[in-house]
Amino acid sequence: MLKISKKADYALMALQHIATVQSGDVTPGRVVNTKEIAEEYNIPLELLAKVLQTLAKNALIESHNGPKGGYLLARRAHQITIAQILESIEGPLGITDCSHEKNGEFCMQRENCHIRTPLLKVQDSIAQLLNNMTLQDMMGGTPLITIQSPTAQGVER
Amino acid sequence: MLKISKKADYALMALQHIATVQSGDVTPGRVVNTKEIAEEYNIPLELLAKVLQTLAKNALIESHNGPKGGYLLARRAHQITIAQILESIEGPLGITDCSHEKNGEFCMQRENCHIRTPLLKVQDSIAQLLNNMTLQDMMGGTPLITIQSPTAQGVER
DNA sequence: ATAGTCTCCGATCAATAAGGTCGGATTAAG
DNA sequence: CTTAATCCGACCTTATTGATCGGAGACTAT
Repeated sequence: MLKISKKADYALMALQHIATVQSGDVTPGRVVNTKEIAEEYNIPLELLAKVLQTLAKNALIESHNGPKGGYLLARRAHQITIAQILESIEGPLGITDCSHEKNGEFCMQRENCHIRTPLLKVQDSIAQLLNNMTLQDMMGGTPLITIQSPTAQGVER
Repeated sequence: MLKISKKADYALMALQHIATVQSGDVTPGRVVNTKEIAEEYNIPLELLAKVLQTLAKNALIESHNGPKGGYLLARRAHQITIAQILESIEGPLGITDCSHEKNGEFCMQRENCHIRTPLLKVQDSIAQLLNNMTLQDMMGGTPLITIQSPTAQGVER
């Protein structure tokens, strides 16, 4: 439950990759093309292309056409939040159907619904969480402050 | 994005209703049948029945057969967490596909995936959130500490 | 200037999950 | 024993997601 889509997953991977190449590499500022990312992470090329296009449309990355073209970050990594990335791909955050109802348009249960308010609080907490984490926090040598119990480590093979 | 399913939504409404009837009513301890809930909240009867059956199977509520039968809470409201309810209906919490991979079964991107660890942290934070909120917190006269800006109120018609 | 990449965009298809339905078996109160 | 309720499992329909295809346009290296 509460799963994020594959597209959003791909978006995170791609942005993380672009950010890493752009900042720490031997060739800083170099553009990254779709194919490179697709091959690196085994993502279907065409699908990834669509994802990157969407991200470009939402001004998270900039595209450069032609040979030796590709994408690069529109802002610095610490200025791009996870929430912005996810919302670019999946639309606005909403725990329930009634999260962003337009005026006068209510769900069938609205009359007697007692769970709306507490659920909106949950949603808001999640939104805060995603807004406080940036692309920078996902980059290579910067592991996050772990919340998980220390004993739960060492799962990597 | 990150939407919870309608079934889970229905489960929350139903449990909130049962909890309210059971504690604060003129007839405390009375059982509540499916039809009563379905009509109160305009939920398709058959679908709600399935949801309640699932909840019963997961020992969140107890079922009583026969005429004058119905459901009642298996534990007290403050001992039932939102996480338990949601997981009963939608299965274990998992932000990504690779959240609960069985041994040796990895996703295509696993090799070079740099976003898994930070995403698991996000997931853990959400899990904490949902585990710290109980059914009691959703009940009638107990509005939650509001996080939303006070000016965003008065949306009710 | 031109050729060759590369991005861009729309339409389309398949697979999966969600939402919702149906019929009959089982149980217990009256 | 009859009735009304839960219970159980199979089924269908629709929406969403994941993935694919074909071509048009843009840009740069040569």
